[in-house]
Amino acid sequence: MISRPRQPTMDQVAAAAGVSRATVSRVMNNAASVAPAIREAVQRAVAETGYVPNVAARSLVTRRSNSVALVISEPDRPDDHSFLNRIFTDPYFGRVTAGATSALRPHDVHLVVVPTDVADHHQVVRYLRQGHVDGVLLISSNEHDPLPAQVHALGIPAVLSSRPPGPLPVSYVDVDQRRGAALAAAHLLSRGCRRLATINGPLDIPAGSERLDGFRAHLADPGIPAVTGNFTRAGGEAAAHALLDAHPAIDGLFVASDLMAEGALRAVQDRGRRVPQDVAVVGFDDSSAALECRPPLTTVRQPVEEMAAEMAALLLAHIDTPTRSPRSVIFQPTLVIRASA
Amino acid sequence: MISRPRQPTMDQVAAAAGVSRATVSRVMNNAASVAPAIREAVQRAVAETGYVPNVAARSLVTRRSNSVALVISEPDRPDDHSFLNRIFTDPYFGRVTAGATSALRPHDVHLVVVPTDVADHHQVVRYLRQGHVDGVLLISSNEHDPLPAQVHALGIPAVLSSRPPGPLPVSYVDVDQRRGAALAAAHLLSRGCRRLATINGPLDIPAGSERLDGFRAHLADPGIPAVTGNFTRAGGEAAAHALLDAHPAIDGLFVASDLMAEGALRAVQDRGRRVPQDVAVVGFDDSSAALECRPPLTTVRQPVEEMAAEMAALLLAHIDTPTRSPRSVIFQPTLVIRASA
DNA sequence: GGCGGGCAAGAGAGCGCTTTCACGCACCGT
DNA sequence: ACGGTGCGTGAAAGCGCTCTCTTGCCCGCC
Repeated sequence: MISRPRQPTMDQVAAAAGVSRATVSRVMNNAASVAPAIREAVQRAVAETGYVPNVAARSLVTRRSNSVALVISEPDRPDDHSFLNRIFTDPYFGRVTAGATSALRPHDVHLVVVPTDVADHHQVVRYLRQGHVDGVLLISSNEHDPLPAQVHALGIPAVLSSRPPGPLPVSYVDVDQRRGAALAAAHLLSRGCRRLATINGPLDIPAGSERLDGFRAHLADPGIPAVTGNFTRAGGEAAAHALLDAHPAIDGLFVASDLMAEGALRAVQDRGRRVPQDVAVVGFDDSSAALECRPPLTTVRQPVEEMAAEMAALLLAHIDTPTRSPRSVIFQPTLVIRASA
Repeated sequence: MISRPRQPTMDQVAAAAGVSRATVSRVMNNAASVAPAIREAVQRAVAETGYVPNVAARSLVTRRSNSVALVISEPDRPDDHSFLNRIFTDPYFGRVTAGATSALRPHDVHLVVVPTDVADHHQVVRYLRQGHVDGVLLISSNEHDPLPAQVHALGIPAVLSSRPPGPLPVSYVDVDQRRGAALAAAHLLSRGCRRLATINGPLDIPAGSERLDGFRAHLADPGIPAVTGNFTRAGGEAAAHALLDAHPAIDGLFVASDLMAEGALRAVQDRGRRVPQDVAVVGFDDSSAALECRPPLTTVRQPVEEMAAEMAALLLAHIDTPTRSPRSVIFQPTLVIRASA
């Protein structure tokens, strides 16, 4: 391994400026009082030598890496081929990444994306313990995912993307799922729909079960027809077909994610039924998929980017103040009315 | 800043195993000869103490971070609001991330996603110089992007996602853009289309200009109607409308990206023309968007994941052997025939 | 004029690891 | 029996930085 020319070190800068290493350090970190003349001399030396602090050395002593991990934990589902593909194909994760990045950026904190499935949780744990990152943004939808508990046990600051399973004292950010579903139900009713049904997400995911509950609760009708999809387009399409087979007279449909709604829209239309005239459809998320649908999808908006930014902000606070007590921030969803309902 | 209990250090493991730090190090790195009995003792001690090497300390001495950056450089275009959104919304980048991740993972190398626009190139340069990463996967489409040259000047191993601007001696991976466009042209001709047109990408991007060139070259008709889109869905829709206004009789359309093709499909159909009966449409990429179109899109397949994996492999090779000479790997595109043409 | 106070800068001790070098021991050949 | 060879292990020197502690200095005050 032949080495390219090494970066200048603090010693060289110190020598060039005629000061000690400590002073250079102080200047670099805007710390404490440094005489203006000396500060300038150091800055000049830094500029001349092209000095850039070495992060490994710095974080060895500060025990800070100035980066956080975005761990995306996808449960292994039998119908997955590649969880990587699944993750990077779902627009949701892109929005999360964008939101978190923009909140972290002003603090000069970097994001390391760590996708994982159940099979390699131990790898993730090892990664975290190695000190690569100062904290974790944990996106985990599955209620039985052991990762949140494992991360919490590590004692490393973490913020979850939804209510943690069990009584884990961890900060999290979530949207009021039930209320979102209720908004959808109310809207369908107000349009005059009377034979409602829903395509819900997997019930082992809070976002799945809570949206279903919220929908049913608002209608005060626990017997409302419901079929479970898997939060994919294809799943939504299949679920809609199943639903229409069993209940051909449906005139209003709440689909628990836009991606599934896109598939459902297709299924409904393939059966020759018009949207929204024959069947009104409401989605959930307000993802980019909602706009790509024909007709554009009426949907429950979840401010994903904002939520991710809030997660990042919470995490930074926990990193700065490890004793800070956990808190949860619940965002209120809003209804975005487009052509589908 | 109160500290959580520190991770055990190598000294503690050494003490527990009754050996020296050096020996623990040798065991951890599978290095050199260690007597089997001692090796076992060390491993036992590691297990007992729950020892995990500290990466900062390690990389301080090895000058290796075991992670690489995926720098996604988006030129600031006037029509962008948020480049982050743009990046994370395009399925292309997700595929790249997935491909790179899967190639890096077996080597225990991590990916740091670094989105950037022209405005903060200097930030990226600083990031790289700080030694955060051992190398860079650079996704930069714009021909005039100065970043590739800057990164190269840094002397840090890098692999580009397309032919570098100018004569930069840097490894890159690309798809044979011209040939892909020719495949599309040939297919449209063979279907009997005679009044062809194309929606091309921005001409300052090689993927934009080369696809246009390839299309024209195959048809041996430099006057073929062409409108420039911006590689977004909306851009494709607008471009298709413009094209149909100017040339209502078009019966075959090559669109330089699936995302644009999706928009174009919509535009064509909104004008009451059937696809493929009235207008055949061929896209480029074979992204997930191609399957979501109605009808599903015939498209030129670019094996993005494989290409990203190859980029990662090349990069690892360059990191291991800094003297390795640059090379380029060109993938051949294939035509995926679906209903749209 | 001497002394204490306060502030600015330097000296130096690590942070946790890798790696060179030296050392000790067993074993071989002569 | 003795030096040479080679292997396995330990000692110790850093890697580049931060930060405490100490020193030096200037100023003001009695």
